[in-house]
Amino acid sequence: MPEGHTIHRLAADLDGRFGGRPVRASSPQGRFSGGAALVDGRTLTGADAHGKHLFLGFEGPAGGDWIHVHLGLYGTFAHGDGPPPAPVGQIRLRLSTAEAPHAYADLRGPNTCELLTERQKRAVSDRLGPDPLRADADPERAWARISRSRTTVAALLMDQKVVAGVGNVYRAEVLFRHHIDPYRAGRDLTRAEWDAIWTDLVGLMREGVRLNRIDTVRPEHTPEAMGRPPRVDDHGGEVYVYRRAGLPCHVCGDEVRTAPLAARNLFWCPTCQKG
DNA sequence: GCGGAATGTAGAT
DNA sequence: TCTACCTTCCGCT
Repeated sequence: MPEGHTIHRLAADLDGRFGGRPVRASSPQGRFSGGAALVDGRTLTGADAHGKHLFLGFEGPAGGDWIHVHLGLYGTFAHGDGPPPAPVGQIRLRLSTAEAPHAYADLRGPNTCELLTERQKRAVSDRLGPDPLRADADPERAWARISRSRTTVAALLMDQKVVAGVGNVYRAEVLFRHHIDPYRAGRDLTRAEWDAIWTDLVGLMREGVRLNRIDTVRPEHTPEAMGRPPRVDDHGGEVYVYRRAGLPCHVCGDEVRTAPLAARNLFWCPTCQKG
């Protein structure tokens, strides 16, 4: 379930399990055998996340080497304590501890799993916009792009060069929370609107890391507060519009709409998100 | 068993 | 704007 919050959470979890320890690496499925062999037995120095990109650092000269992982649409990185179970399915990369206490992590279905140098890692980061989950993020860079763009704000929010880490759920939900029509051009956003969106993304995504799921519904609109039955979507959190096409809006009761935008299904409430 | 969908992106056209 | 790709799961036959 990979938007930026998943990756940052993963970086923290993997750092906790493997950071500072020698690690065994293999590719049971075989498609990353070469890369796994190169880091096998080396110490994992730390995990870093930028947007939806995960970097696992391994001890070595000149900044060491990095495994660069992008989960794509359906990649997963499952981890747990104890010795690794017998491999099931397509495991691109398996990490496990070399000694007790034992832990393991299995990567399946990633868009990207490759070995990079320090310089190459920086090149990946340099292509990304500010990440609301990073302390070094500069929202001014995003505003510079958005405020000059005729592209819709819904497409801009999905563009990782503009903002890194926002995906289809956060885009739909943050626009709903700010009553913004997703089809408005970036340059028609006001500075105040952008500042509010950014601040909200920082809060929502931090909460996403903490809870490991996306919750966006304000206290006054929760099922209890609104007297409606509790509902939790497959993605695990409570949301206003994401994947709720045809259902009544939690706030106004109008029907939530969907349409393809920027290669993904957009969801919005036509009444709450006008002009 | 098959088809489609899924929190994504790169590369071709 | 499109297509390909990575993998799993769910609903339909």
